[in-house]
Amino acid sequence: MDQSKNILKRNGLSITEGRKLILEIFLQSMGALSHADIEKSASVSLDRVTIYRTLQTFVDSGIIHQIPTTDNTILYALCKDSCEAGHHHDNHVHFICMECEKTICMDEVIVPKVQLPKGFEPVNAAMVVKGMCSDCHN
Amino acid sequence: MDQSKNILKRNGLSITEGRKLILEIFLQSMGALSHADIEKSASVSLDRVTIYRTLQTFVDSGIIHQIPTTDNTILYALCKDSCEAGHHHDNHVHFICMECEKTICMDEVIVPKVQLPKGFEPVNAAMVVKGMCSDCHN
DNA sequence: GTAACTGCAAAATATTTGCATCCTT
DNA sequence: AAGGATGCAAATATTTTGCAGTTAC
Repeated sequence: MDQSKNILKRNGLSITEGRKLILEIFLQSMGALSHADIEKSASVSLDRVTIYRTLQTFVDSGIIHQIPTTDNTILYALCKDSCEAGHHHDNHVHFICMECEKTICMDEVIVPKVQLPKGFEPVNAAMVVKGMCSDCHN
Repeated sequence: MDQSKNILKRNGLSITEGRKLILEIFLQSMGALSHADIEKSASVSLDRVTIYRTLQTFVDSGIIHQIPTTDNTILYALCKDSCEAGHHHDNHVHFICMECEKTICMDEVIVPKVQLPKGFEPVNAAMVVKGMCSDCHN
């Protein structure tokens, strides 16, 4: 029943309180979070440094992926099961609501392929759409 | 002949040495630049704070646009002529080369529209493709 | 028991703000 | 002359690093 524990185990990481806590936050939030968001959400006090290191570990392991932003922060979101260490499949669209500022992973909307100029070899693509989310748009 | 001066004038900004210099750097580089890149490229010494403020001014005026990244920096690139203050048309794809680390604006590759779930209203979309650029890919 | 993880302190970076001075119009 | 832009100093905020103590396996 301990989902966070399973994820850690599956990815070969040792199971610690901090990691479980951060994973829980992701599992519950269902959206993208910044370092600051996690620091705020943590019920128990979590050292800022531990958060930095844990996020990096999770990215390296393929548990979470980074979402590009234009505001000097990095957002992180849970990968789908298909992600593996060093080989992310985060090829879905991210949506940032301009009203409530939430970032949502649209797992079901995949990033379309584009035709690049000759000589350019794509490896992966990220797409971020800004607008009004379904909660704010009425 | 003074292209940077024209751009400033067209956007209703006063013409100062710092602004002209930063614009020249963009015009010559033909790619996306970070705050740090500009600080390095500047022949004359430019105050770090002036660079921050100038970049912000240029974004607000629609002279440059921001490119989302996953590394705690913001990249800036010149907008095409069609950009206006407060209403960017930076709807083209950006390409980051994983080899040489350069970011290239693909003005001719426009971001495709995607079908969003019900209730989501898109305003603009950004797309960043990572891979090998034509120079590094041989 | 050993290797890995954490927390604290401190260093290094990056960004923002206030204010006096200088430049553009 | 007036408003805006710049540079400097300083205040904040963010990220990284080193190390000693603790925890997971």
